[in-house]
Amino acid sequence: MTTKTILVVEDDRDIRDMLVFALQRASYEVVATESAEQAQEKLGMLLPDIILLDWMLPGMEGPELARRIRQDKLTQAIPLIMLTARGEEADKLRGFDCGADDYLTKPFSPRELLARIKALLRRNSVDEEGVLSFGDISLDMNAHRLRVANKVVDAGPTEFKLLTFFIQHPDRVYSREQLLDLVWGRNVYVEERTVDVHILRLRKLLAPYGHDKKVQTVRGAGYRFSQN
Amino acid sequence: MTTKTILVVEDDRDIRDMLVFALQRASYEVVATESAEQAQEKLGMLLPDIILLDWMLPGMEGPELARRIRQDKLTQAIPLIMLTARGEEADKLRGFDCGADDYLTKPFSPRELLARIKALLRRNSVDEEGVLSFGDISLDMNAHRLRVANKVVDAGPTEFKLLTFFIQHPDRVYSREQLLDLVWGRNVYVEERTVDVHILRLRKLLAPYGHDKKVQTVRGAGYRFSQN
DNA sequence: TGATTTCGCCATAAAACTGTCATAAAATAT
DNA sequence: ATATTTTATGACAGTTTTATGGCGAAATCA
Repeated sequence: MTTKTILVVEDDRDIRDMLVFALQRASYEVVATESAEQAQEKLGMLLPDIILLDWMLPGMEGPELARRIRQDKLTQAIPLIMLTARGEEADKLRGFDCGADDYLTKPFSPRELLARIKALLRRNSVDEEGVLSFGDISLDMNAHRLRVANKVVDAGPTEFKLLTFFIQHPDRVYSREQLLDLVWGRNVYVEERTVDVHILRLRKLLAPYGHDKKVQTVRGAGYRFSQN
Repeated sequence: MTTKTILVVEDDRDIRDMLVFALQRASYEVVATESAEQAQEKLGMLLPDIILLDWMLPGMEGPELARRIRQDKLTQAIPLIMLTARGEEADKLRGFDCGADDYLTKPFSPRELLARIKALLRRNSVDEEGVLSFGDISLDMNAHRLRVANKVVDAGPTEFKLLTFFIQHPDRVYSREQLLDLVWGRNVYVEERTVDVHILRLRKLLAPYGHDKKVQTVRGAGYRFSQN
């Protein structure tokens, strides 16, 4: 495997240096920038595997840059971790809102940062041919078709999206609220319990192949998709 | 299978070299040219299996050359990938407009390029005699006649074009909007629902042979043509 | 020009999905 | 062991999305 590149966007010099140091020691290739503009410039030249983005930046703010990154076809799929000083739920939601994949509240330990990065890097994504797979489950995003063990499985739109999301974000619990935001889309008023129903439907689709056990319930927290 | 030949038309030497290198390593036969004129010359001598064409060229621009390639009976059917510097939707549309089959935005990885090429080569295309076939369905582009299981089937112009498109682009969902753009032609104002009607008509044509099931509805997304 | 086709669109029927509930189960707490 | 909280499920009724038959208009053919 080639070494992964991480783009850091952080205006505070101390924090930036700390990040660069920690990441390089973990043998990542690091590209550090101190403003959104500088970051965009770099993005025109290379496509990092992960982007670490400070919430508050001089000039263009982090969320705004995040949005732009998500709009550009090329950078759309790059995992993005937002760094923020405050740990308010509201901000956290807005963070996910503008496309962040994860969220770290300062101060954080390098240890935690590296863990999150690792998690995002092992995240599954669609390959060049538009296929997303997880074991013998494969989602053809172009044909918009789900196959399990090479057999076509009919999935409704919601189950398709839900499974797509889960496969792209395995090994992590998502609350019903988060799932509604991330899969259904924000500003959609749907009862939280509805998630349960779609989870059930998804499990039913996967059950014939024994994969229903991959959709796991985490009591009191939400659901998680994971091997096992 | 004989080795495939790829015609590259790119004026930037670095990129051209990169392309040639990547393609040759993937064991394609490569013919590199650096201008539209040179490319036309080559096309007079050989018929490549794929053409990679830079959007911006000195002298005649890429789109113009593409148009000419499409006008020439001999080269009409050759899959063409347009290479462009920036990924603006507007350009993309114009690209398809002038006959490009696919579209790659620089910078792109050789990996991605190869994936696209593979996809295009896999695609069904019209043979030397102007016949496009898929199983026992065959479309004679010259006589403009559809045959299924060796029987002539009367298809209206639109159904003929629609089926042609589908056979050339199988296993992929196209929205009604895309179908209107790609089959009816851009700048044609037609109600989206009209697509449904022609899909129905096409299915009726194929039904006697059981092929109507190949024209599949993907709820919420559009239609797909596929074996199965 | 008259006869035929083919088209695009509309109204209606038919499907496919969805979101909620009510109730049963399961997991935790007391 | 029993009460309480949380999740799983089956049923259902509302919505949204598609399928279809029919029709006048436009295009094409004779």
